[in-house]
Amino acid sequence: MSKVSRHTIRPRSLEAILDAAIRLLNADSGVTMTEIAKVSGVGRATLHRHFKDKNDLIQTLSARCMEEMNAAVLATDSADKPAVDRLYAMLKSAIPLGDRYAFLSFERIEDEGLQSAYQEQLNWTTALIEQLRTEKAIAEDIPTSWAVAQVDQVIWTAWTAVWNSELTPIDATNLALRTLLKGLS
Amino acid sequence: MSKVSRHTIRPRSLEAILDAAIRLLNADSGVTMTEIAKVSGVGRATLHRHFKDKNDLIQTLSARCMEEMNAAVLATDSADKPAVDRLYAMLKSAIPLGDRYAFLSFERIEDEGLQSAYQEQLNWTTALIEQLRTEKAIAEDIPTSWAVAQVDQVIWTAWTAVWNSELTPIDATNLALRTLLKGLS
DNA sequence: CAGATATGATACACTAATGTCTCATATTTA
DNA sequence: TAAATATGAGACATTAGTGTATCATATCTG
Repeated sequence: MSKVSRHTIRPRSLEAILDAAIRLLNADSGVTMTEIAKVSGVGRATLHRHFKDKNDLIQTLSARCMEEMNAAVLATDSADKPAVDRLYAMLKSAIPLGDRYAFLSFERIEDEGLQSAYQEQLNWTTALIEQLRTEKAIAEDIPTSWAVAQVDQVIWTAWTAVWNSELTPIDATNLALRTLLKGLS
Repeated sequence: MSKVSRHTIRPRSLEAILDAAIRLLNADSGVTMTEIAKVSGVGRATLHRHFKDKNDLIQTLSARCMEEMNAAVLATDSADKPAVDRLYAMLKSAIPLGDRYAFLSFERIEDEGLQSAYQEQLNWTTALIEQLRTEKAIAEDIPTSWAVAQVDQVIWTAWTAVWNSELTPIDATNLALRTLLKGLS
């Protein structure tokens, strides 16, 4: 959130805005500031007081979601566990958050800080893949970039299945783990 | 394309427009009609003469892409082949078309005709999954919807890898097949 | 070549959304 | 409670994009 105003935003306003924005953006990436203000129950002026423009709002939102995701994943992670356990724990944390970060897939990330936050997530996954590799859980001739992409995609697939009420979160998570491990073995 | 004008669009104009539109839409779903006209080298008036609005353009485009995809897949398909061969042939046809239909993932399909065209594709894939199942190529306890979703997603992943120059189209296709068959077995 | 017609350029009206400002009111904070 | 301050409502100017109409020019078609 850039400094557009000398005012300090009130926590409830901020939460209301980000909450509405995340829901609306997931439904339609072209949603307007006016619509976000209306749905969040906050004055349109307040929105413009604290966010330079929609891009600024999206950046704030993206940063929050990435932090949230990182926190959720790291909370259940420990480097000394077997890689398969770490992968499972990660899936269990990440899949339920799908509805909060789905919109990120559709947004172009320009901000430098966000770029590096995303890179960090990528590095984490890459390291996990390497650990899986040393533990012989994935085949030698599978490129790491392919494995990383599969992990990202399967999270999305699992979340979508949950969202469509085709699977429970638990079933989706188990299928995701199984599909990944077998698929990459 | 809806009838907005008594004029008949010239083939080169149409191709230029659809070509530009497909590229621009893949880069940014919020692209404007003005921008599409500029890039396609066609007068803005011509665009509005033949397409009621952006939605109309997108529908025309979507229909074309789906037909193109269907044609490409069906051209190499024959029902009497083993399911694994059919899957491989499909991947080989579909993955290179990624850059032409990527934008579809971001567009909301409202049109009835398009809905049913998409449903048809889904049905085709579902039937293929069922054939894979009877041939014991995929495990009994894998839900069909999960398998179908995996097929869709792996095409996307493969295309992305090609687009990022991480893999050749052939390598991506082989990895896609292998990841699918192992992952769902 | 000659008639028919699609096109590009331009002008115009219209709309939706943005961003700024002011001021009375509500909320926080000390 | 009283001062400080964030907010909502509304007015306003500005902009970007849309959609239509006109007309001279370019391009097809017979």
